[in-house]
Amino acid sequence: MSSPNLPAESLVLKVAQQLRDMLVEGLIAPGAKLNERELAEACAVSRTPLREAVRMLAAEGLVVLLPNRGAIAVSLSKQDAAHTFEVIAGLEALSGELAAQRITDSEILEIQALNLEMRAAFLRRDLPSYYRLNAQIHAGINRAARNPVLINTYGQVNARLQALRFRSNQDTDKWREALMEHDAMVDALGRRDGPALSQILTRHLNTKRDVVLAQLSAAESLTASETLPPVDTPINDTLATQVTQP
Amino acid sequence: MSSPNLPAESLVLKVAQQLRDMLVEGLIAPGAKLNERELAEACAVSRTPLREAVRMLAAEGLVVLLPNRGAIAVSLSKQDAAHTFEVIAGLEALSGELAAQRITDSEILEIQALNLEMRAAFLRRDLPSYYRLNAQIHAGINRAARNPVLINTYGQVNARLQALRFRSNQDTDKWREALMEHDAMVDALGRRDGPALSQILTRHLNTKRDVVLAQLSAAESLTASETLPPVDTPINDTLATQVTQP
DNA sequence: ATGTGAAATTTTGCATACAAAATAATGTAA
DNA sequence: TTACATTATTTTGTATGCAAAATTTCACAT
Repeated sequence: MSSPNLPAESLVLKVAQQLRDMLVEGLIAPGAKLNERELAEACAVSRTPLREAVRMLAAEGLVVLLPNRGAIAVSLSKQDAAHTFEVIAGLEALSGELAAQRITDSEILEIQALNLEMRAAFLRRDLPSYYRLNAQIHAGINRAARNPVLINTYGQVNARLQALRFRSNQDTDKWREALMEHDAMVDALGRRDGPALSQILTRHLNTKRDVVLAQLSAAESLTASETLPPVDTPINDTLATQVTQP
Repeated sequence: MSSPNLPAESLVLKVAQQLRDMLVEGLIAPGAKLNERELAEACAVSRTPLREAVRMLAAEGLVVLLPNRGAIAVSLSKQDAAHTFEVIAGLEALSGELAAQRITDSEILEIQALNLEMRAAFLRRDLPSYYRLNAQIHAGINRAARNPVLINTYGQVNARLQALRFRSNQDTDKWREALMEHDAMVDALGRRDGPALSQILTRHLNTKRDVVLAQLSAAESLTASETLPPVDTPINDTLATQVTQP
C-alpha cells in the first residue's frame, strides 16, 4: 500500500481548507454571511470544528468576525485592495531579489518555458490558462527565493486578493504590457539581476493593481446603476463593499 | 463614564489576546505545550473559546498544531528565524519607501525626538527603554507608511520574532552600529529619501538578524552543555515553521 | 401602502458531555 | 534493574445542549 493513511490531518484543517477554497473560488461571495449551521452541514461536521476553522480564516484575514453576528467573507474596498497590492508588491520584490540569488539553472529554464506557454495562451485568448500559468510563474519565483516564511506570508495576503475574483477580460493594451513585463522579468531572472527583477516585479504589480482597481470601479458603478439606490451598502465602507448572492 | 461597556468584544478575541501576550512575553516558552484545561482555567473560560483562540494563534503562526496532541508555542529554528528576518526586512524596506513619501513634518520631528531619547537610553545602558524606543521608532515609520495591511502583516510576522525573547545584552560594537544605522535612518527620513531609507532599513535588519542568530547560537550551546545529550532540541527544526497555508 | 412594535424564530456564543487518542502508571518477566 | 506489555488516567477532538442576542414575522395603527 503506497498511500498509507492521511486521516492524521485534523478535521479542522480540512474544513478550513474547504472554506478557504470556497472563498477564493468565489463560491462564497465577498461580504456574504457565513451561516454556521449551513456550512457545518455542507462540510458534514458539527458546528464546533466549523467554528474553529472560521476563526482560523479570520486570523488569516479571509473572513471578518462580527461580534454576536457571526462572520462574513472579507470584502475589500478599493482602498483595501490598493493597500494589499502594495504589500504584495513588496513581498514579490523581496522574492525577486532573493530568487535571483538562489534560483537554479533548471528552475530558470522551467520559468522561461512557462512564460512561453503563457504567451501562447495570450495569443489564443485563453484566459484560464493564462491565469494559471501566470500564477505558476510567480509561484516559481517565490519558491526559488527559498524562504518558507515568505511563501506563507505571500500566500496569506494573496488569498485575500484572489477572493476578489478579478478575472474578467482585461484591457488588451494592459494585457500586452503585462506580457512585456513578464518577458523583462524572465530576462532579469536569467541574468540573475536581483535589483532589476525586483524593480520589474514592483512595476508589474502596480500595473496589475491598476487593472484590478479599474475593474472594481467598473463593477461598482455597474451594480450601483442597475440594482439599488445610492445609499444602501449593508456593511460599512471599509469592511464590505458588495453583499451579493452567495 | 468614559469607557462604558466594551463587553461587545468577543470572548474569543480577548482570550486570543491574552494568549498572544503570554507567548510574546515569554510567559509561555517556545516549544512549550499548551494544556487546554489549564489555560481555560487560567483565562476563566471553558475549553471551547480557548480552543478557538488557539486556532487563531495557529493561523497567525504563534503556535503549532500537532494532530491529536494539541498545540505548542512556536519555536523557531535558527533557519526559521533567518527566514523571518528576511521577510521583516522586506516589509520594513517597503515601509520605509512608503513612509518617505507620506510622512508628515510633525511625524518626522517625533521620530527624531524618539531617536535622541533612544541614544540617551543607550548612554545609560537602559536596555528596556532602549527596546521600547526602538520599537516605537519602527512603529512610527510603519504608521507613516499609511498602509493598514502592511501594519497587520508586519505585526503578525514580527510577533513570532518577539516570541523568541532575544533581549539579553548585546555586543557593544553591534549596538553602536545599530545606533548609527538609526541615525542614518532618521536622516534619510528627514530628506524623504525613500530608496536610501529602504536600504538602511534592510541593512539594519540584517544587523539585527546577525545579533539574534548569534544569541540563539550562544543560548543553544549553553543549554546543550548544561542539560542534555546532543540530540534533544525540544521541537524539530522543520516543524516549527508555519503549518497553515492556502 | 407604510411604518411600528411585540412575539416567534433563527443564529450565535459558550459550556458541557462523551468517544478516541495519547500519555502515564503499574505489574510482570527477563 | 530494565524491558515490555497492559491497564488506568489524562488530554484532545467532536458533538450536543442551552441561554443570550439578533433576525424575522406578523399584527396593528397610521
